[in-house]
Amino acid sequence: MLTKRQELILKLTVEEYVKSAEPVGSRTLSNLLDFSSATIRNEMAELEELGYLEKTHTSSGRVPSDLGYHYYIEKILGDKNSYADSFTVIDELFSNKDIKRDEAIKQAMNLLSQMTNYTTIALGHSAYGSKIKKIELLPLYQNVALLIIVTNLGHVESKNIKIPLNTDIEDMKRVIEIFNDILYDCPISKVSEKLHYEIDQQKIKDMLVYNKTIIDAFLEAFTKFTQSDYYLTGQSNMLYQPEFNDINRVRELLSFFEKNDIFKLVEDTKNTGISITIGKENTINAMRDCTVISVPYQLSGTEKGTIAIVGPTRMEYQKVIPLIKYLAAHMTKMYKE
Amino acid sequence: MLTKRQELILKLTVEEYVKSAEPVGSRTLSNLLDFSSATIRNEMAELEELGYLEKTHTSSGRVPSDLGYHYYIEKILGDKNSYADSFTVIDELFSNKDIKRDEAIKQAMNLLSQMTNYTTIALGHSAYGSKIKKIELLPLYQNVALLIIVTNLGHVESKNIKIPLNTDIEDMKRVIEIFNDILYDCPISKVSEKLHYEIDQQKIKDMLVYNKTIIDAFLEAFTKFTQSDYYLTGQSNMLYQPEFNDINRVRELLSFFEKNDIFKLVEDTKNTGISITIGKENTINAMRDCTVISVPYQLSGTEKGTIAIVGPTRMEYQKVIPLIKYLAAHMTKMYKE
DNA sequence: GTTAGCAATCAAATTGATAGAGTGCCAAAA
DNA sequence: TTTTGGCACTCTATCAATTTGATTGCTAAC
Repeated sequence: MLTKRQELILKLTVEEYVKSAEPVGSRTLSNLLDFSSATIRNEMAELEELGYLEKTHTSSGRVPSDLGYHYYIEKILGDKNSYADSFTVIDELFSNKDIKRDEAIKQAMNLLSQMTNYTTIALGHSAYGSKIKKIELLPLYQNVALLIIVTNLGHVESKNIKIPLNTDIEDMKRVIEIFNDILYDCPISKVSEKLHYEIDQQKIKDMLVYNKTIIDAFLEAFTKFTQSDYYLTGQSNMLYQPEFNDINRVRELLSFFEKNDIFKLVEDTKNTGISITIGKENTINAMRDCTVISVPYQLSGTEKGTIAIVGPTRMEYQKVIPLIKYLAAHMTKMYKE
Repeated sequence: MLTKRQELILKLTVEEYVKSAEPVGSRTLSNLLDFSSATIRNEMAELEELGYLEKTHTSSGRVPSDLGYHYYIEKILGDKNSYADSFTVIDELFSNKDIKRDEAIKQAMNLLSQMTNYTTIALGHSAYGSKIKKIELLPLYQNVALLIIVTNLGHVESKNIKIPLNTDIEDMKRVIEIFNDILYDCPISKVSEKLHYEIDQQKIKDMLVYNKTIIDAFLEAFTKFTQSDYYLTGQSNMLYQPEFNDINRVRELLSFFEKNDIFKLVEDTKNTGISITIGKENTINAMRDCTVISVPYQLSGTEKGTIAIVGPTRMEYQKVIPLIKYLAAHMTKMYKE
């Protein structure tokens, strides 16, 4: 257990380091506190032994360790984390109901990225929780038709289908009719199951015999709905942090962002609450000096999405945590309405 | 006019520099040619006076100037530029007709980026040249409906519409019917014009009186079709070029990519053939050490798109130029079929 | 026209000296 | 028992001086 004074010193060390990006020495803190630098040195030595602080070399000031940041966030900030001023910019954004949900999420992420100067990620099965509203087949040219699927939340997916020669377009339309009958109001997550069940019934089985193409196209268009989707913004913000003065760090990090491995950052946190992964706790090596904060939000009755923010470990936690929580809460609220 | 030997020296200077990224000295070239370094020094001095070569400082080797690159590309590579081996990977990509045009373009750009290790851009009004195929209105919940517009090439755009209280949904559907009548087969580029003309006619005017919302939503969904769209890939490739060892260059360049100013790079070249902008010819400062090669392709009967590749001025022109031309040609061909 | 040779130039790497920020620890003060 | 002043020590960062090496331009000889 840390003494009050140790907590205070840890707190100030974190906050000074966040501000200056330079290791914090005993002298600096003694200017902020009514103790001599020697006293503070003793305390810092203790904090180092306990694993909350680190030195970059034998005669440098101290820097918070990953553990130190955790202590700072959980024990020192503690309840303040959930205290959220109303962020009027965010309120305004969500009060405009005219925009589609996907669009609103993108805008929210842009905002978050601007307000914090870090990189933000939104991920979620964008249409996973919605239900089939309508399926339609529209002939385009001689042997190509467009399959359109609409969900109750206004998602639209489409896919070009090549029509085999000698196919009667009316036959295909009949298949679509049947699909509509069967799948209307069916949750995206259940489509595959339902379809396989119905295929065993006679009515649809007959159709399938001479109309396999459409089933395939249908299932393929479907994968798009279930595909996890993500939105990443503010990548270049990170470049301006002094920890990325090293070109190789930048290369590593940006190459990581460009690969589609973003999911690895957050996927295991989907069902818990806010999750804060600091420094080397990230399994991705390029992220060893970064903190990832992710918060789930309700995307539909059954499914959650996640928003996350990526910054240097030396992050303004005090500002970021309430902000991202507030945002996630509003996104959940949006679903409920 | 350059002598044969001068051309040869310029050619080798460019090619060595492209390979090594280091200024090329007379000694290096004398190993490749049967002349002493002194002779080559004399020739290089001459080439420098003519503006084709530059020194980075008084006792450095030489580096091609922007003009030097142009001479290399236009006079020395010359016809070789248009000679294109068949690139089987590209052929394969385009032989799969099952994928949508937009998707094919994205894949082609990814491929180009991988093959060259530079950054690629595709831009074009993605639906500009197509025609209206169908307009549909689908009620989603109490006071929200989804407007769907489909074009003959399979583009789909949708927009949520908030329905004013006391609006009869049947009325709205009737408006959509009229829209379908009027706009069927109308090119996207003509929609606005046609709509304004028809609004003067009595039939539609009556409708509009009590149904302004839908017109607005309609026009807004339309802007999406006409909005220029772009696809950028391989940004991080550039980082591995030695000219971007300087972190500030990287910041400048990536911030530029993240802004939506990509159009500025290529917009004035839309109607000419291949365009190669080298170094300081680029009006964007962040691009002063980059070359942008852009090639138009036929997107529809009336409209052209552009694909472009961005790399360091020290670019493998010999490889890139035939490749991008081949690709643009195939994309045009795809439209014709 | 070509080349060998040489002085001059400049960047880049190496070295050495110095200042400065910080620590650890001990003995004295509170 | 806790706090503090003081001092030796450690390590980095910086700057100037020096060296090294690549390359040029020029000139005289081939």
